[in-house]
Amino acid sequence: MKISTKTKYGLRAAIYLAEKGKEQGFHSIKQIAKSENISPDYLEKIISKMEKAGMLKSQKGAKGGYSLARPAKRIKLGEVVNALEGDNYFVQCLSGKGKVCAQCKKCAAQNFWQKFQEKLDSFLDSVSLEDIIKNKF
Amino acid sequence: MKISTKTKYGLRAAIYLAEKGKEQGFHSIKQIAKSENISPDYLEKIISKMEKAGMLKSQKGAKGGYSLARPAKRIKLGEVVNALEGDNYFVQCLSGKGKVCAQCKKCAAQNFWQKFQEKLDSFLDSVSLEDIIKNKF
DNA sequence: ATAAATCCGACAATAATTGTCGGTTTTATT
DNA sequence: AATAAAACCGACAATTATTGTCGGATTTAT
Repeated sequence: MKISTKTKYGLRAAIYLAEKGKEQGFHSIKQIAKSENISPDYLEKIISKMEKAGMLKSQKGAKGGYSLARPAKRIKLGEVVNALEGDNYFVQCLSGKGKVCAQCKKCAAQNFWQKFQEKLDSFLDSVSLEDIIKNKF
Repeated sequence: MKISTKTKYGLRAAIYLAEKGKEQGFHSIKQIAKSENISPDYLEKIISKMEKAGMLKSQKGAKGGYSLARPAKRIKLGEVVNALEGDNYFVQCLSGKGKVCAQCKKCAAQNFWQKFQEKLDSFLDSVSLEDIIKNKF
């Protein structure tokens, strides 16, 4: 139960883009990776996921790169985490994809983990990228 | 960022013991493992951790086993999770043991992850084993 | 004495994460 | 038109963490 480095990297990249926000234009993987001291090849995969999830937009070719798809205020942390950790990232037993635990019916724990997940989600959805770069949340 | 099966197993074992609470006496790994359909050898390691953390007590020898060290009402979920996932399980960058990220000083994300951790902790500490078996929390 | 249990550490198997690489496509610039 | 810089993509390798197994030592009720 840890924050994966993937998610940490992803958030740092998003913060980078949010901070550069005013300077219109795109920022390349290379730039971000250098600034954040992350392997460019790995970062590319991470950023690609975020782009597919719709929170970043990209520009191919020379002078291309990435930028936020929306103002930082309208990108919630929940979106970042969901994009990188996957939906229902926490309570696997509930996700349709995984195997449902054989004990599920009589599992008193299940209800609890679900509530736990809801708490997390509601917190993550209450914080925006803007909140983070302005350090108020 | 998942609940490890270790923690799930640990919670289920704790719930088992909480439910058996009235029937005084000790419950063996074998019993718990069979009831919860967990490998006894693995469960032993998990339960041993919880015992060392002080939430379970043990009785060696024949007719021995484990029981809650306190009434279920006074065992909070935070205790279970901390015992099994380790302190500061979530925000690694803060734990003294791990390597501190080279970017830590200028890392706007850090403050956020810390707040996140605090949210989790306060929720986990607000729920007791009793709440869980009575399904009210 | 015996059997049932905790206790303990080493190790093996598996799975997940993290990271690398080579190539393809797109596009601004020269 | 050529070039260089960048996103895009999938396969794979390396590393780490989790999960699970085992054999023995110790304790204790019967």
